[in-house]
Amino acid sequence: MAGELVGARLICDPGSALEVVAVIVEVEAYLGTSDPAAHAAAGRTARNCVLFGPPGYAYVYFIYGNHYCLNVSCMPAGEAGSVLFRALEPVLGAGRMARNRGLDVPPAGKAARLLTSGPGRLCQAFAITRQRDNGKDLVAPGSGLSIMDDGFRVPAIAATPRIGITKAADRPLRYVIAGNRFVSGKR
DNA sequence: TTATAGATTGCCT
DNA sequence: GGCAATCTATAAT
Repeated sequence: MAGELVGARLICDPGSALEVVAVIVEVEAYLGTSDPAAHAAAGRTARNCVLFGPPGYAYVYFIYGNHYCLNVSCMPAGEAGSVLFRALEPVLGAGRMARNRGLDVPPAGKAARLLTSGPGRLCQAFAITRQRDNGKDLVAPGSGLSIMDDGFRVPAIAATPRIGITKAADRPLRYVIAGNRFVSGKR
């Protein structure tokens, strides 16, 4: 299920000087055409066609005129289930993430979460854009952007209602590492 | 063709 | 706590 991605790592440009690594600490599941909150609910369009393809591919979309969000398709071709990445915890390359977000140095202490806490922020930290990353294979190494599950089992994953949506907002499809300070939202 | 809502963030008071 | 920024898809003229 979607919660298995929590605790895995998101890696950009491995092996290069630009390498950036972060642990996935918060995701949300979108169930496809049967989920009124999902982009796929209205059927296949030019924007969301990646969702209907094979699993493991990046679906990047632009929202509110300002922000990108990163999903990964997770259902067989023809079905549109996906997982939205909502927050990461930096492991390597925090300085580069900060620069991608227009900062000279990574924020420290309490403000550290500003780097990757939130779907728009994490995309900016990884310099993810629709043009560059939409449709990328996140499972195959060498694509420049990939998910690596190192097998680490997170001790406590909590399921909560999804955030920022107006339809079907009561379903507990958001998975977070309990107590992790990079999880988005208050506190 | 024009209008409006949206899986957000950051800067304003 | 409120609102502007301004891309994409869909609904309404």
